[in-house]
Formats: sequence, structure tokens, C-alpha cells
Amino acid sequence: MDSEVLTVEELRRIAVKWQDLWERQKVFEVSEVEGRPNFYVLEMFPYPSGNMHMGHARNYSIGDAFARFKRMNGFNVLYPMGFDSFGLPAENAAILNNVHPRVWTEKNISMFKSIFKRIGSSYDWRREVVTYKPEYYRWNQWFFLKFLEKGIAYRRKSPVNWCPSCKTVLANEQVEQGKCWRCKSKVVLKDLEQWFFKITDYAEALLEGLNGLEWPKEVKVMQENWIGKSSGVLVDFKIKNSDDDLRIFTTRPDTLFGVTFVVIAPDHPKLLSLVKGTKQEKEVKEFIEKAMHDRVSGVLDQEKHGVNTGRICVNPVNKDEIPVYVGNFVLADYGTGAIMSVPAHDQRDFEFAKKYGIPVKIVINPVGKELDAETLEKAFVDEGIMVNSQQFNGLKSREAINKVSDWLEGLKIGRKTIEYKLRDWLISRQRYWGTPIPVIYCEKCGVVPVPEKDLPVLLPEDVKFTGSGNPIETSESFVHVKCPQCGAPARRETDTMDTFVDSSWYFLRYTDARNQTAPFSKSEVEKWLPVDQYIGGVEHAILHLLYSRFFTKALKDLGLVGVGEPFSNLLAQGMVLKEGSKMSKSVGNIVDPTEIMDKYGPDVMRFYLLSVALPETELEWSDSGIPASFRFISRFWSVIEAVSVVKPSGSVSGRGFYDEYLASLSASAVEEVTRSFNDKKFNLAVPSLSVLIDALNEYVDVTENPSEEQVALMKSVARNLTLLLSPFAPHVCEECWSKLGGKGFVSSAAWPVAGVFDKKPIETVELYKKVCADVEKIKGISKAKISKAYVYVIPGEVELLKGLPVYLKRHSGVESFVFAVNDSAKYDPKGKSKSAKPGRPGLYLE
RNA sequence: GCAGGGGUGGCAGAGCCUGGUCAAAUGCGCUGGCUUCAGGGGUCAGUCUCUUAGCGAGUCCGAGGGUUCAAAUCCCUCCCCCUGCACCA
Repeated sequence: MDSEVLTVEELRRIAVKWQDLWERQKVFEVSEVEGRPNFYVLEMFPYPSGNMHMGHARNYSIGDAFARFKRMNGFNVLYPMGFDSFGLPAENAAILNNVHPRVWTEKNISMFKSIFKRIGSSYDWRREVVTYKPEYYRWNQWFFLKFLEKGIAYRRKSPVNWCPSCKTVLANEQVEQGKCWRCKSKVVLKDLEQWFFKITDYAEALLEGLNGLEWPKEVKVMQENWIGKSSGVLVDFKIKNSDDDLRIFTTRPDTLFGVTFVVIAPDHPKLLSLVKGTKQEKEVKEFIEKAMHDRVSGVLDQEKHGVNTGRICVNPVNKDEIPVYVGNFVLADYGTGAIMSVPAHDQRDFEFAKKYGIPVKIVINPVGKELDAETLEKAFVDEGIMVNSQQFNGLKSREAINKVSDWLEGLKIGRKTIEYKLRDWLISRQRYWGTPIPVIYCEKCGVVPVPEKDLPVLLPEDVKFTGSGNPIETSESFVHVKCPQCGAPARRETDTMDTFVDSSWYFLRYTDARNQTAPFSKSEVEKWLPVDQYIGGVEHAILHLLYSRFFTKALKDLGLVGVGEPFSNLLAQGMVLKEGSKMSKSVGNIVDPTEIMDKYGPDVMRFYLLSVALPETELEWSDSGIPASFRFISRFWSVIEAVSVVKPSGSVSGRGFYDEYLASLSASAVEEVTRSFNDKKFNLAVPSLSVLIDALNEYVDVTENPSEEQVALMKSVARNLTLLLSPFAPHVCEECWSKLGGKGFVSSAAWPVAGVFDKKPIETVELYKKVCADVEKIKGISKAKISKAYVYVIPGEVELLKGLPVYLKRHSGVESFVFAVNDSAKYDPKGKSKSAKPGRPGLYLE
């Protein structure tokens, strides 16, 4: 069978041939066949900048294989693609090369599209969505107006994160460790009037919604932490010699009796009036200045500093008079901006108290122990027994949390509340290449929304890209407009939207991508949403995935969609690494997918990317893996070649052992591969395919003068093989499919069903007896001594076991086979049958 | 610090949820045989240790304990690695 050897040239030729045929015959246009279930497979759409890298290629290989699998399994599959094409890189390229961002973007898009075709992606391009086009972004504007009406969009002045290098503001989610998510420069604070989306209104819904999602745990946990819900109480501390209160938030009301000081944030609104006219005023002001300066300049100061304000407040529960400090570690925008400090039971408070000589008061003791405030070395933060807490003494601290809260509420000195870390989504960007925010500022009328009929507000063309400031502001025609309400001269908003707005609903647009009168029709969305399988990198765990969930919920509240969650199932694919680190230009370890395809064609690369690791784990690129994948494909090819030319020449009828063996391997390969696709563990499909290729190969070799029945068997196994491999390597499989006389395209053929070959079950008891007898006969030992038995028999004897769930493998050539069987259900030495389950092979005796 | 995920044979990477077909899939690498094979192809075998012609025995899945007739798989403790959030009261 060494006749036709597959060459890489042949492989490339085949790929082009079938790509053209698919396109011409519109094989992948979404068909909506009555009675078939709908299935939506989606990869995160790319931002087309520069080259397509291996991570992209992996992403699309995974999605495409899965979409093909679903299609072959009789689903109507929606599998679209588009381009996230607004954003800073285009604008920067424009500044650098003096071309319009659109030109740069279009060039990249067409390059990406040609690579998608080369990969063999089965997208339906009729539904392409491109975010920089007015027919798309006008709906961003439309949604904005709806949000404005509903109060979901609003404008306020606030200190915002400013990236000095991108010259724009960033949302909280886009600041990573004090640095810009895109360019990694240090973020500073700036006070600006900005537009926000009220994502905080959805904090609870976003948290609850996570429960129903089939998402990787780590992503859910990340979102959960980001939303950061905690429940506690608000308590007012009276300020001595004043009518005012200081309100604090705590999650540990059980420690309320142990408060020895209060700390407020440097930017707390009450701070200045508290110290006004006191002798501490100067010191406090200096402290505020330094603390705010540190914060603005991004100093991440681990050291806790503070200053005593000289003011005293009163603990409402025990009338203790305690000092008020200002501290650099207290945040003004979380809780109330002021905290009660319990040094005995909070490590941060403990450190602060030690530093400034503030007393420590113990109110919780560990069970069976008594703490001493004088000698305490660190805060005791665990659960314990309450002391020094009046009527709560003796209670377990955890139980006391609720009891104290209730008591505080009863006395009206406290109120239960829930706090979130989530902040509103800042969407204003001082950049050109984005969706213009559709509002106009009029001196008389204030903020005036652009009337719906005037949408879209198009990006101006008469702008200069100088590299400083927002280019839109250079467009006179854009900025100077008439107020839509009073007609007076007015100024148009020059901020554009965060591009994450674009990607927050594109998956809805795919369902109805050419709609001219609405972003989508509700009924089309109903048909497909939620996305049944979403695939993308974990780096979007918070940003894109949280915004999209918020958007979907907001649109639901507006009555525009019926679903509350956009993505029911998420696969977070792992990175592609080389030599242990991410491929990057600076490290110089890039492997370009197009180069691989230039040499080996798409099938080898796809097969490699899918077979070498689980989709969600990191993939360590290995150069020797590509030739290995080529060898696999080529082994497959030659066996198909061989089968396709075999003619019946013998007349023996009935099936022998080899026939059954092959048939059973084929059936179990179908089972394995199907399972691996359903579990999205594509790499686990490979071993069984490999075994089947070898077995078929040998079968063809060994079978001299095959009967008609045997030839039929070979062909049927070969067809199964081709079907099973086709999501990995669709082009070669099309070619093989036609060689084998398959009808139509393998891409639209039906997935094989396991169990097409009859299995004749034999009673396990009978088998058990047989095996024991064999063991005794062959090994000459008593069955009582066997703890685990592998039985070696000659092929003829295996007849007896055929069709059973036995494990059968070739061992040392053709003569013997090893199989292990078990009857563990019968094994139950101590009457505990929990682990003894039927169907588990292996023979276990004492 | 808090939270999540991991540590498997020379390497990559399954298996762990649901304990027994596990000396542990598959691929790479390595060794040897075969193939009219001129070094990159195909194919077969071997590749923890000892040993056999073949059977076999021992040890083994980060370390140490435990549960069990039986543990890579379950439980506990410890060590190490990765990722995310970072002063959220």
C-alpha cells in the first residue's frame, strides 16, 4: 500500500479545489430547515490589526470544527463572522502613515478574510458584521438614545482614569494594575465630564445570571469578584461638638463594640469641614494633598498612613469616644468613604493602630482561649466567642453578625445594606475612530439628544490626524451645529464611544445582519439566541463578557430582546505558546499561520492545533508536531486510496474474527469521536482515529481475495473514518469522500451513528465462567488466587466474547489478543457495593 | 493578602468528577528491525527497574499521611507553579 503517497503539493491543491467548490455551491449558507433544531456557534470576532496570529488560527479551528460537527449532526447552524473594527490601532496607524483609519482597516479586513478562506472556515458571509460601518454604528447611537431616555446613560463629572499615552479616558475594567489595558502606560486620575452607562443597576442581575451559565469556573469567579458584592450595615457615629454624623459601612457588625477609632478617606466630602478652623487643619490638608497626589500619580503605596483630625466621635452602641483619623487606605467611592476600625479583629486596622499608638480592644475570643490586648501580635480575624459586647457576650461571632444588625436596625442606629465594587461603565473616549456620541450641547437647552431621524451621526471626513488631541475637534462642520430644539448655534459632542460598546451586541446583529430599519428583529434574535457555543480567550473574562451581559439585560428591559443572557456556553481557549512564552514580535518567537499553510495547506495546521492539546489549555507550539500531523493525514490518505481501489474477488461469506474486530473498532471510534466533540475535547478523538486507520490498513493488507461483504465493510469503515475526520481536515476529507463514492459534500453529510454493527450480548455469568475456565486452563492456577486477570486466547476463542463490552487489544502480533473482562457487580466482599459497579471490565477475585 | 487553576513517564499531553480494562491513551524524541530505503518517506517492535524465548516480579503519577479488598483517581496536611483581583472595610 505504498503506491500513492500524499504530497504537500497535492494537499494544497485539494484545499483550493474544495474551497472554491464550497463557495460556488454555497455549502455553508445557513439553512433553516423546518424541524431541525437551531444552533449558534460563535467565535469572538477579531480586531483586524496586522497579521493573523496562531492564537486566532486556533480559535477559528476550534469553532469551525465544532460548527461542522453540529451541522453534520442535523442542526441548523448559525456560524457567522465579522470585524471589530473601530479602535485605537487604526487611528495610530493613520497618524503614523498619514492614511485614513478606514483605509488601514479595510486593508486588514480583506487580508483577514482571505486567510479565513484559506483556513477552510465555514462561515456564512452573508451575515458579516463590520462595526466601523455607519449601518452598524448608527444602532450604537440609537441604543445610546434609548439608554438616555431610560436613564441608563448619563453624564457626570468625576475623577476618571486617564491614559496619557492613548490620550483618552478608560473604564475601570480597562485599568490593569494601575496601567492601561492596551498600551500599559501608567493611568492617572483626571476630573472630567463624561458619559457613563449605569451598569451598577444590573449588579445583582449580573451576579445572579452567572448561576445558569455553562462557563468555565474561573471566568465566573472573576466576574463575581469584579462585581464584588458584600452585605453589611451602615452605622452613624455622632460627631462630638457637632450636629453632624459620620456614616460608616461595615461587614463585621459583630466587632462594633471593639471599635477604637474611625478613619475617613482623604477625599471624603465632609473632611474639610470637619477640620476647618482647628489646629489640625494644616496638617490634614497637607496629608490630603500628598495622599491624592500619590493616588493620581499611580503610586501604589502599601504602607498605611494617617493623621488624627482631632475630632472625636461616639460609638452609638457603647458611647465610647473615639478619634477620627484620615487615612490613605480608605477609598471615598466604596461604602461610605469612612470606616470603623477594630484593630483587634482586622489586620489593616491592627497595623494602623500599632503605628499610631491607638488602643486595641478585644471583643471576640477564640474558642477556649482568651486574648490579651497588650500582647496581641496580629489581629484575630476568625470566628470566635463574643466578649465585652453587652448582651451579645457568649454568642458565636458569625451568628452575632445578623443579631447585631437586627438590633441596630431596631434601635434605628444602623441599616442593613449591600455594597458592590462594580462601578458604572465610562464610555466616553476622546478619539476619532469610534461611534460619535449623538448629543448636542446648547447654551440654552443644555444637553440635547440628536433626534432619531438624524441618525446616524456620521464621522467627519475633514479631520487632521496630528497625534495630539481628539482629531474630531479639528472638524468645523462636525462641531458647529444648530441646536435641534431651539435652533441656536450649538456644539456637538466630540467624544466617541468605547469600542466595547460595538462588541456588546454584535452577536445579536448576526441574526439579522442586513436589517435597514432596526438593529435586528426580535423574532430573529429569538430564533438563535442565546449563543449556544461561544469561543474566545480568557483575556475577555471581564471586559467584553461582562459588558455584553449587561447590554443584553438592558436591551431586554427595553423590550428589544427576550433573552437575558447572551452566551449560554463559553469555551475559553488557551493561548498558543512557543518556548514557554506567548508568541510576540519582541521575543521573536512568532509562527505565522499563513507560512504553515503555504507549506502544508490548512488541514495539517487545523489538525495539529486541535489534536495537540485540550482547547482550554495552553498549547505549546512544537515544530516537529506539524510534520507529525502531516504524517497522520497522509496515513489516512493512503488507506483511503487503498480501499477505494479494492475490488471483490473472493466468495467467502459470513464474518470472521477480523471482520468483527474491524467493525467493532469502527463503532468505538464513532463513539469516541462523537463524545470528544460533545465534550469539546477534540484532541481525545485522535487516538481512536489513529487506531482505526492502522486497523483498516492492516485489514486491507491481510485480506486476500476479499468477498463482497468484506469490501463493503472496508468501504463503510473508510467512509466512517472520513466523516469523523472531516471537522478536523475538511479539504482532504472532501477529496476522500468523493474517492469513496460518497454523495455530495462530506461537509453536509450525516454524522455516523455508533452501533451500526450488531453486537451480540452474552450473559456476563457465562463469560465469567468461560474466563475462569480459560484462566485455569491456560495458566494452570486456581481462580481463587487471581486478583486481576488478563486472558490470552487465540482468535478463534474470542468469538465467544464478541460484542461484549470487553477491552480488546492486539498484543504481540496477530496470534494473541488480550482482553480483560470483569464482573465486578458480583464482587462485593463486605456487602458494600458502592464501588462495585457493573460494566467495569477487569476480573477481580480474592 | 484574597480568590481560581495546576503539579502524571525524556518532552508535550490524556486519565482524576463516576476508585478496579493503568506501567498509565496519543503524539514527539530516542533505539533497533523491515522496506530495491542513496539521511528527511513508509512500516514493525522496544523505550520505569529487574528478569524471561514468551510468561513474570518490583517500584511508580509533587511530598507525607489516611480511607478501601483495591488509589494517579476519594479525604487530610505540606511543598511548589501559574492566572486573576489588588488597601473594597
